[in-house]
Amino acid sequence: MMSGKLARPPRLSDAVSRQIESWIREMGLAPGTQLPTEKTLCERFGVSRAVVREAISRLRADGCVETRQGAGVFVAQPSVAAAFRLLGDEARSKGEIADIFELRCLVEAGAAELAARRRDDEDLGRLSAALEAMDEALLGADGGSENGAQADDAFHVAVAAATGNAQLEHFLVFMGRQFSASRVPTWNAAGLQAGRAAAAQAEHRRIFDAILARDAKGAREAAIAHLSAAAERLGLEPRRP
Amino acid sequence: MMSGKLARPPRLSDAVSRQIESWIREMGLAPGTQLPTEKTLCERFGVSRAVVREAISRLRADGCVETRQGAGVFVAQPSVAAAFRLLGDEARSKGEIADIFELRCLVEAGAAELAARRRDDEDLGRLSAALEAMDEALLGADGGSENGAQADDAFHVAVAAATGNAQLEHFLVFMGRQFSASRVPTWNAAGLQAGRAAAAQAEHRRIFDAILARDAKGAREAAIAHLSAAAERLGLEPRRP
DNA sequence: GTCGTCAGCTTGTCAGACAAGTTTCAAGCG
DNA sequence: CGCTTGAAACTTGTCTGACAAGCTGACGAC
Repeated sequence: MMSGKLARPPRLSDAVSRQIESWIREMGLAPGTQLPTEKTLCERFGVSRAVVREAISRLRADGCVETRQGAGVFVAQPSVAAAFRLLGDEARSKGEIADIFELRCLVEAGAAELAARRRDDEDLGRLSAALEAMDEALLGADGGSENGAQADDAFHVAVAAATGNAQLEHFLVFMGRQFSASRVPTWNAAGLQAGRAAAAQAEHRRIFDAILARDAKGAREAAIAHLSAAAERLGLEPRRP
Repeated sequence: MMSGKLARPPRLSDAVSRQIESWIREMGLAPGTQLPTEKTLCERFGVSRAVVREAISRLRADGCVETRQGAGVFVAQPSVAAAFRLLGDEARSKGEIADIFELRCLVEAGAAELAARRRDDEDLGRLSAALEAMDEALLGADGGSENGAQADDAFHVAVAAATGNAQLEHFLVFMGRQFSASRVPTWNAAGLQAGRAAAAQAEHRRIFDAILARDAKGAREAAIAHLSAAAERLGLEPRRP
């Protein structure tokens, strides 16, 4: 069968795309940031434009960047469509988004369960830090919209990290980002006043308590409850899992 | 802000890559099949080689095809690395594969649970058909390696389909394909003789019975048991979820 | 029959050019 | 002054032609 990998010739475009991707990742470039022009990249890497274009093409396929003719290359803001582009090709309907949310819910419930089993003190520190940040946003009344949403994000990431499974963490961070915009109406002024933020925080604390107590089943149920409520806040039909 | 999508100029390379992808998908081209040469594709689509190359570059990024300099473009056989390339960049270690497997296990357990809740008669038909096919492969003694592995795949797909969640199904089909090679040693002659196939089949039947009885919890547990056993057959450390 | 060689084909890369779209900025107008 | 308008510069999208690097298969020497 001879399936051993026998040193194929390296492709320049692969090296270039990896380099650019690590730029974006390591420098933490925000979505919308413009990257250097193709011409600049050609000079910087010492390759032809064809190679740079092929590298960018790959990044575009990955959903890392998007190009606008006449404007330039920009860091893409992850979208649900981009996330699942490789699993289908067309635009997303509302029902499909609900399906994607259910998938995410399923993974997050499992993650909470694993986190309860495997968390260590460092994980607890990150979790409680995120909780405190959300508490501050709750008390801070009006201005804390962004902080609250960010802390919300950080909490979910901390849960994923506590599983000790880097791939699971990657996947959840990735999926979570798709829904980051959906967290804003919970943490803006209107959400704070309407009690949506407080409700979300109560759900978070239930998850935290269960993870703290190493209560795997409780963590799962709390996560499901939280995400079901979140789905309702999003206006998605709550398909009970 | 004007975030409405305002009819961006279509890209030729996108159209070409979609067309080629649908060829592969609809015609069911087997991994290793050679695609037409770039020159041929240029003539067939009436575009320049740059466009065709960009389209192929995208397909390569998706893991649909692979190119070999001097030889041609070939339909790729899915690999674990390709599956998660979008979540990281380097080659996969054994530990990372274990993490990916755990993630898959988690989703599959949830899928079994949902399938038990939502399955209809048509779903049951597909499930039992796959089960019967595996039974045949078990009895057929030696020659049925491929058939058994295929039926195994079909069973998992049928479980995913029974959830009624197309996205979940897509995701599981996608993940399942990555591990398709891992099913062969269970269903080849050695696996049949060693009883690995029979063991897997027993695990499958447990899942089926639970789904038939609409026993969500039982289905979850059966799925976890099956995938834990599968992980062990793969030689991965069994991190009990 | 076996082995080496070589011509032909395919992909990888390069270079230059034009088309199409965007951004910028200054001139012109109310 | 504020606003529109239009040209110019810039950027990506596409085309063309060419050569390098690597593979394949056939042909001839042995």
